[in-house]
Amino acid sequence: MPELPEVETIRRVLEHEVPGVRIDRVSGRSINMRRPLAIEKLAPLLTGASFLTLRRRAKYLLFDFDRPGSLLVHLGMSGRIQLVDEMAPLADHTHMILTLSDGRQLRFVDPRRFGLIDWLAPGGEDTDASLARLGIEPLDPGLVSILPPLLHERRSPIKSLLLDQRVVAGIGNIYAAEALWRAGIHPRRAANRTSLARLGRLAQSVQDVLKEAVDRGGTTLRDFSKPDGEMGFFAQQLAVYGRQGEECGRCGSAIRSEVIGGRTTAWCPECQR
DNA sequence: CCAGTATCCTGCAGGC
DNA sequence: TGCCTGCAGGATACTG
Repeated sequence: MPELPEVETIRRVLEHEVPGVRIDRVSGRSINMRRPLAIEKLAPLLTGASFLTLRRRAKYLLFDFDRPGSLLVHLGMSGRIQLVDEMAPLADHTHMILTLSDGRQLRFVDPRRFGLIDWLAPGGEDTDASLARLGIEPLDPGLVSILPPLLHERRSPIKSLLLDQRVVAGIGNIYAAEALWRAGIHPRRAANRTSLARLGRLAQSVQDVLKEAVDRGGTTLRDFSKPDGEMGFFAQQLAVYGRQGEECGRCGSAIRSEVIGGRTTAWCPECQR
């Protein structure tokens, strides 16, 4: 269940593990995901390729090789990547397996199939339908100056805009709630009825909470030796997400929760206005 | 263009 | 035990 920090953690682990490793075999079964997964199309593109670098854009991973083009991966709600010995037992809903030259396999598992595995031709970062319309990267150093004026001309609940990938690309339901708590802004507040100063504090909170989570993922990364090779999950310190009914850590009020823009949203009625 | 809802899919927790 | 409902960390097509 990956948000940006989890995806970034996976990127860092894989960037440490796979460069120079060659793909000997591609297996799996073509299946409907967010886009149709076409193993027979991917196999000739990937077989024999060696990993070079790993990039992240929003919650997308891009694998680069010693040949033109990139592998584009999105984990959706339930996607996982495993880097395991080729003899390791196969998880349910393993859709694609890359057998590597070092005896391991890179496996893509996604029960709900909201994720995406596709090939990007050279230059595809700019033309791919999903990537091309992504908004600003939330960890971009310019976020605090760029985001407030963008939000300020919109009427939607501020929470919905944080989740809109065309505005800012990579914030998910957890960190949207956490950033709003830190900034003291009610998730249902209309963005255009929020001062630019407060929107600036919100942008700063977005960066703070994401950076802290990435750092925590980096900490987990040190003892990355779990036998099943699962990646991207680490204990999280959350103030409001999933804590409805519990006491706010700042003021002691009961955390509330309602559906906003189709997503369950938790907030402190005292601290957030 | 904008805002809000419906939808893809499986797994799991909780109520009865 | 099983059956049912609702909900899940995402993204986007569609409607008004």
